[in-house]
Amino acid sequence: MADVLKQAGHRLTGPRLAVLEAIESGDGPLSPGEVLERGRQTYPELGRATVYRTLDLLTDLGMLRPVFLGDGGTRVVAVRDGYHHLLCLRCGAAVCFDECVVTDLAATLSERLGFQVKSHLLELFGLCASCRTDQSEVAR
Amino acid sequence: MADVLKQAGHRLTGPRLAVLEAIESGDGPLSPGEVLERGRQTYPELGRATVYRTLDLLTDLGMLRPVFLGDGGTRVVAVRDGYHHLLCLRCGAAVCFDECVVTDLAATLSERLGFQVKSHLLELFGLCASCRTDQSEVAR
DNA sequence: GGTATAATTGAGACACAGTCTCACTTGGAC
DNA sequence: GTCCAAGTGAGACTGTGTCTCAATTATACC
Repeated sequence: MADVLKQAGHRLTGPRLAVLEAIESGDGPLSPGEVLERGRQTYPELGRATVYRTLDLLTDLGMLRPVFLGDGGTRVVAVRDGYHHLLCLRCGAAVCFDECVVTDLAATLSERLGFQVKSHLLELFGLCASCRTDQSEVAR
Repeated sequence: MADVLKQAGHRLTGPRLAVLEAIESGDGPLSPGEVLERGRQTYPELGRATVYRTLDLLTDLGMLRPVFLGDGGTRVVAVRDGYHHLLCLRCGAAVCFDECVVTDLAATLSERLGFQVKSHLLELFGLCASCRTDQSEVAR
């Protein structure tokens, strides 16, 4: 990830490395606040503005992707295995999947409605395997 | 819409009617702030807290749906023709479409990953027909 | 290794969205 | 008409994200 940053003509700084590390250490979507908190473990002087700036930069470079959980908070995940996610409403876990059923649909709609599709967002919400088990035990 | 509210056991009040009217008068996704502004044209005493409360209520009743434009702001649209939208990144127009390509996908993923899909979000971002025309004239 | 400089930084002020509380009001059942 | 729980607005509050500005620093160049 650091290489991509450098090759795009951006400097490789301590704060940025701390943000990258925070994101890579996370096993699911992280809020900017969480990135700040984790990043400060590596680089204690890390500032809030820098986190937001770096997240924007990484998003522009296509390394991150915003996601929206049910709670309304913006979060961010590393773009790795795929562009789509299953998000667990209970534990917040994100599971990537590769299938993209949207490409054909985009072509159809573009033709029918004259809409030029530039990007899309496909998220599935529900319960992951382990939370399903928990929920059947604990009635809510 | 007012009937649904009543049948669900909620009161039909002036502020709520103003919110309903504001949403129905809108021709696209509205932010809570816009709903407040429009609602006050009908009911000038309308408060911010009431708008949020009513939007939550209508969302719970399945009459509204949150959407996420690129700007990060939360907006809300009436669930009418379909559950999915094409969102114009330029003028903010929302175009509904009915095709749902997600149902089959959800079944596949549920089987493969043990994930119980409860809902999904599918949004396509791009340029609507008229903004495409504008953009080819005005270079950006 | 030293220097110049433009990119990057953190602190802190700020704007704004959304939540919460609480005393007051009101719809609608009776 | 009366009653009361549901609903309300005002305003304080919290948290998120933005902006500015002076200080710092990565890196290209010598």
